[in-house]
Amino acid sequence: MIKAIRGTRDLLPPDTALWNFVEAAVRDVFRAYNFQEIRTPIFEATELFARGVGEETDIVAKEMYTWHDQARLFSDWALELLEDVREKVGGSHEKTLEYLSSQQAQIETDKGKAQSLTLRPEATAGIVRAYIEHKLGDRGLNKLFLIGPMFRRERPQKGRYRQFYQINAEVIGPPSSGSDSPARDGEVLEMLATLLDRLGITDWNLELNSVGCANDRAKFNEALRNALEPVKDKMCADCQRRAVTNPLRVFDCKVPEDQPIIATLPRISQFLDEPCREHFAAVKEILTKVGVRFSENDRLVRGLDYYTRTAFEFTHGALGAQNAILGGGRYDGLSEALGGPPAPGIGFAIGEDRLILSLQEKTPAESVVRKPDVYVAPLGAGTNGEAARLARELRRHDLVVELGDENFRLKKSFEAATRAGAKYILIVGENEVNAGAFTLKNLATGEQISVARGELAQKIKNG
RNA sequence: GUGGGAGUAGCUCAACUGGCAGAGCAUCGGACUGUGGCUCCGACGGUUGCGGGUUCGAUUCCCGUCUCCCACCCCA
Repeated sequence: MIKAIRGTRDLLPPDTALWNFVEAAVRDVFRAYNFQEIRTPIFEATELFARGVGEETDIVAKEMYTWHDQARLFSDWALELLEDVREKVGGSHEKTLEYLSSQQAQIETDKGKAQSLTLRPEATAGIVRAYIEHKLGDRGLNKLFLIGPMFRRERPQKGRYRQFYQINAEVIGPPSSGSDSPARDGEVLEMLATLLDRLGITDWNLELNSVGCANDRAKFNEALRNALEPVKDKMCADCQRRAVTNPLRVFDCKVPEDQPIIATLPRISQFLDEPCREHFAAVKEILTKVGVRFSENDRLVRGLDYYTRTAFEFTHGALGAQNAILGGGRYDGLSEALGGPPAPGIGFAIGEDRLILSLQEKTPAESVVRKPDVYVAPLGAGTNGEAARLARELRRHDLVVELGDENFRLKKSFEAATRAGAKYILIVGENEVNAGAFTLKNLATGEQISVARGELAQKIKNG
């Protein structure tokens, strides 16, 4: 049997109804804040992510699905080559080696022409690429959202898949459009709080930090390395490794014995320059004013290199180790890193799979499925046509209609209607067709009446 | 990538120390030819994840492999 490959999965009814429910709510809320949809390709040039997300991040270093666009060409080459060698190996070896060298050189040349492509591991790089490519800065401030699959080659576990879905939103524009204003940070965070509340997810926690600008971070990293040097030998193996490779990550450590040491380390908050400090203070002031609760966490660090200043995470208890339901922040230098104009921005990514997980306790998928209003049951040879005509009329009145088959015995039609969760069953038998009035039965109350064709839709709608 | 747990019917799970692979639910048919949910009877459903080994005999023991779950790592 051919199965879905590791880390991917099928989303089936009725669960898909919950996904649609979430996405409808998202679109509704985003519209109120004047966000508009953007759809970018699912694969991009590898270089985009290398430069945008950062060569040294885990995502780029070991989690991307990357291939050469002409991989098939190469395998064809290899097969031909083997065949040729098989033929020629009968002659002198020197000639064979010579032949191999010339073919290898040809492959190297072709490989240079093949483009390295990558399935997108996140959305922001592609959106900023589109912003630069289409000069969206000329429109002023852009408020964009994107819903779609992302791909990372990690070991799957609860709430983590190799193909997973993100709901992204970005506010980006030239500095003159106010894209770097703390007002935008405040608006985005308030929108998220509104969205989660709207979905009925109340027990979320917003953790907020400022990671400063590039200069701040360089100074901070330096100070951190110096502070870790004398104490790192007393820390856990992971921290000893982090102290060298990525000192910021030491703050992620959960080992209890290390906490007293971590508590003494310098914090990014002490290294923010004046503009960054003011920006952060302004964001917090707005949140307080609009009544969005948050907790400051100067240990919050993000895994992508492009983040500057505001960084945040919404967590939820019911998700196990993957407790981050969404994360985001400001990325003021990203456009320039990709060769574009200055275009400060702030955005976030919601892990839709995890959002659904945390929703499922309170909102089962069945509760958002729209059940049929009526099951139309043809009865006896030659009634399928009349039943189809009635179903067509009722569907035009925006009713959800399930249609049976004339070969079903009436008992079977009733069972099918009950299983489908229909509210009514409409019997279309010889008696009804002759009379021009149809038997309509409420499956919950058992009430059964005869209704003329013209009044059916109204009767069903009014319950 | 590392460590631990688990894979038996569509679903939830049994099967003693190695001895004919089962039940409930679901599905289909009948009791009941135009009235569902309840009941009763019957049927369908399996290469026990896959591949090898030990054995007279393997769901059971051993090895390999795949997938899922949990944790690490990291992140959404």
